[in-house]
Amino acid sequence: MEEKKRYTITAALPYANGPLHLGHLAGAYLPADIFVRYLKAKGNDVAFICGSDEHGAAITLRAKKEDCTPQEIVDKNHEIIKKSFADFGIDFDIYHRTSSKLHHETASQIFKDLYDKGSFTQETTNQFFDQEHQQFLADRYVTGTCPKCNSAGAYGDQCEKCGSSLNANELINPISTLSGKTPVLKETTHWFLPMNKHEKWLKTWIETGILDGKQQHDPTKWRKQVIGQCKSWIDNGLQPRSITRDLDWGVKVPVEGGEGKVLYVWFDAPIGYISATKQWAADNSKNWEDYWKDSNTQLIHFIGKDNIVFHGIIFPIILKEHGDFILPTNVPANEFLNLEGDKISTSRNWAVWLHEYLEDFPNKQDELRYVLTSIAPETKDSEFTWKDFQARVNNELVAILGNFLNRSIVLTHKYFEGKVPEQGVLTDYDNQVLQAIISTQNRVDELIESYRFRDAQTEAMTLARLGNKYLADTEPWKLVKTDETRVKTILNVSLQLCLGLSEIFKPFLPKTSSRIKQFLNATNETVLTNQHQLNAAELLFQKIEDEAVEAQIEKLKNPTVKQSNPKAKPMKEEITFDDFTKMDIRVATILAAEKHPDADKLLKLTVDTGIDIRTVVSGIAEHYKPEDVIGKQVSMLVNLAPRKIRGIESKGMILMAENNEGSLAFISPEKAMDNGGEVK
RNA sequence: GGCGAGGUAGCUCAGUUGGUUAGAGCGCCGGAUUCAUAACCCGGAGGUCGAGAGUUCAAAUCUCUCUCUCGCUACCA
Repeated sequence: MEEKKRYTITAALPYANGPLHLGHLAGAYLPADIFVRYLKAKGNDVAFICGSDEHGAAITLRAKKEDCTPQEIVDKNHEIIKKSFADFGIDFDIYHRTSSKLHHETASQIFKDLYDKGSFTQETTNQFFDQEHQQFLADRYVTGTCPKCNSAGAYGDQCEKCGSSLNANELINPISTLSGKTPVLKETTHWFLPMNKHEKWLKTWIETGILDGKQQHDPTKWRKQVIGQCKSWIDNGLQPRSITRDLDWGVKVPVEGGEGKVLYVWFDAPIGYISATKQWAADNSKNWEDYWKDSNTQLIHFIGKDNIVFHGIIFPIILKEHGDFILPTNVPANEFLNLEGDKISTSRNWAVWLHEYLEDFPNKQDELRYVLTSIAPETKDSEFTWKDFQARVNNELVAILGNFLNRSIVLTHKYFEGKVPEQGVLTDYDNQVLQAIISTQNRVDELIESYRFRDAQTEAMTLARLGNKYLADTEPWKLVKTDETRVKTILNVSLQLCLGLSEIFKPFLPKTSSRIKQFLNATNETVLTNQHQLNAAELLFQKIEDEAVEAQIEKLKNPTVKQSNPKAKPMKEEITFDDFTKMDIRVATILAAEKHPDADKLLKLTVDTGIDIRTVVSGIAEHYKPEDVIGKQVSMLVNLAPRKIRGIESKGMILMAENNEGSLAFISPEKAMDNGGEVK
């Protein structure tokens, strides 16, 4: 890559309803940062773009729960997230936010442009509105009496008794399942993106990289899972997707009839990349359009695998349909990072939070960067354990890289007062070592350009290994007694290698790289000259002690609040006794059981509730065989509205306890009870 | 059930278009060494590449079947 190019690099916008954890860093931000640092070092013109994604229903719900405004929620989290990035050296050119005025204007304008072009379809319907919750209800949140067969418990979209499909507004005595009250009918209009119209060019573009007859990118450079998942969606047929919502938190819909509606988050969030670029360009006297509308610019989205279809299908449709905009050259999506044998979970607090890591391991951000890159989930899910973290820091950063630096510099101080000794006559071995600096740099460059950051970093560490081997083979501490000239050459070569290492590790370990330069008293030199005075070296890395990792494991398993099961979900919102008494839970006996003919997870049960004998469909087939449950006494919610499940009407619900791993157990009375006995 | 991605040494993972005795790091065993944070360096053991069948002179690599794991999806009220 001799030619300088322009790049727009984005990293997935973090959702501002909580802080960042290890998985975020390993999945998107660290690889993006390494890539950007590499590109910038090569002199390319790069805009590294990110920001907080601050809209969506989840944030309004959290605000309700914490009794504050959505703005307060996102303000708080935006700052925490922004600080974590800064602390870990994720060096965005701008970290913007979607609640900004500029973003609202940008997203609004793009929506309007598309609207004016007729890119959307529009549908106005009467929908039920829950006045207590002040929100529109999806059809399945409304129940009532079927107008055709008069049976109770029909759903907004279908009566499962008589099988006729309905509109929610045909129901007699409609009830909101949210509040239990009667909703009112209100007219609402929504806009849809007819993705189905774009299937053809998308398929060609994904499979061949050809767009409008031109080779736009090389699909062999895309990761398998990205192409696989996009193709899977396209081949299954794309559906029109609603892109507006009846909500009051977000970007207002800027067209007639849009009052009280906002753009759906996944429409507005990726546009955040564009608005952030605009802000950055304005702040730095650049033209943002160079970064989004010039076909020579490479647009690259770093994301986690949960985001593949948005960046591989939906956002490209928006960009292409709008015109002008370029499409991504690549979407290097990572898989997921697991933690100590279990998937990372925010709600169960099974996570290592970045801001807490730095409290426990101050100034050790490069250590974490190193470990996360060496286990980066590039091709499959991978696993972070504290024991492995300790081993990699101690055996690689401390023992290989730190040790080599320290040996070279300490020996130079010891024998030559810290001045770079003359290179003298080079042996074949010396030349091989010097040559290895260049060849390693080249290999690392190639690997980074192929988005293989893990392998690239391994190559870099291999060069440090060579340094240790070189010293072990040449033994300057012995030779110093007999052949000082030779020792000079050896240490000169070692120090050149140190300088080379600081350069090669720069994208991966920016802080360490500059510390090495400081030890070497070097700034922009590519070679250390004779008699160049070095600074005193400190240890680059400290060992991680057993106690420190044990404390982390302990913290994970027994978090601040003493609870016997750290993986237990948090308590739900408080309810009243009246709420509880609405539920009619009874002892019942399973009389018969068979597998549901059309579903994997379902059993069709016949139960004696004491009141009647009825059919219940229950999702326990993966945990119990039919013959094992017959005769069991269980607890059952008997007054739950009936519902047809996979074609069989189910009346009531068997109560089950769930284990951490998701296995189920019945809630049975500890001695035989009469069927129909109340549970209270 | 449908779709996608995986199943390679004790552990974490590489193996690009099928081609000599299947690799790395850690761990383990042995050796060497002392400049260095008991660090480094050298050597060794360890794998019927998830199972079975097929294509081929040749398969971890291609095809089919089965099986297990992860993700999306339908159904889990």
